[in-house]
Amino acid sequence: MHGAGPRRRRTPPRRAGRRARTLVPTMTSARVRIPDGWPATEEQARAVQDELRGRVVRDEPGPPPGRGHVTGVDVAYDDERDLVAAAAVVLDAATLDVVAETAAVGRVSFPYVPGLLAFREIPAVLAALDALPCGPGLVVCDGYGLAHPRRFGLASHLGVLTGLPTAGVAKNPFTFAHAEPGAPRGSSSPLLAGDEEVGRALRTRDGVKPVFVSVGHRVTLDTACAHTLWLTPRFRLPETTRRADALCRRALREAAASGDAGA
DNA sequence: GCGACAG
DNA sequence: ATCTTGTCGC
Repeated sequence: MHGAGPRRRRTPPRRAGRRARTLVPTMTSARVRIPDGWPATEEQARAVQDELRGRVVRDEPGPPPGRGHVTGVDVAYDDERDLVAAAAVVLDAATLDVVAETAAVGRVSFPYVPGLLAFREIPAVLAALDALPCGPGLVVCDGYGLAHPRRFGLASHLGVLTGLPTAGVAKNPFTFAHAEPGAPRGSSSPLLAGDEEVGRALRTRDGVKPVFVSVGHRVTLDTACAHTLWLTPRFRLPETTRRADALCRRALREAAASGDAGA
């Protein structure tokens, strides 16, 4: 479950007339472990994608936005020192307050290759998710799911490996085509691979560059977009992504500063 | 063959 | 992703 890192959990004193609430979210840390049989070559990696693609579930609507938990995951790198840090931040979907967060540090397991991002990010993300003290609910990834050359991006892959509902929210359109969505927040246009809709360009702030949403596992595109809008009351990127990004960067800095190779 | 290409 | 200072704006 959790690794050798520090573990802290605090609960504030219960006060009469006020609902008990965790004021200081749980913070755990973990070590990245590269799964047995993790592909070593691009050819092997593509074969894994082709094999796992059929296990994606796309006929479930997914959890409704605004209730339960929503979790953001993200990864940061220091290729010079062969360091990787992943973060998982669980939010209360109703308030967007942080409920729990974990960081995992380790060694880089795969180079960045367009179309094979999952093999670089997933070992670290799995370690972070495993260390969470609570259920993550929908997991929002920084990248794509269905919108992928072989229709099996990071979010799809993570969903299949964990069984959790997942969605991808990317900052760039990758190789896909899209029309410019209308200017108001909430406007969207299809993200197209030929004539196939693989995702949606979704405007989360008036007049600001859209984000690119695609389905991962056990959610529909409509549900994924509804969550994305719910998670962007103020900024272009979902709060889940923003929180996870900040945490994995901090974890990476601290690991580099302490010379912690994480393995 | 060449360029583009989530993070 | 990451390299990087100041700067404009809420």
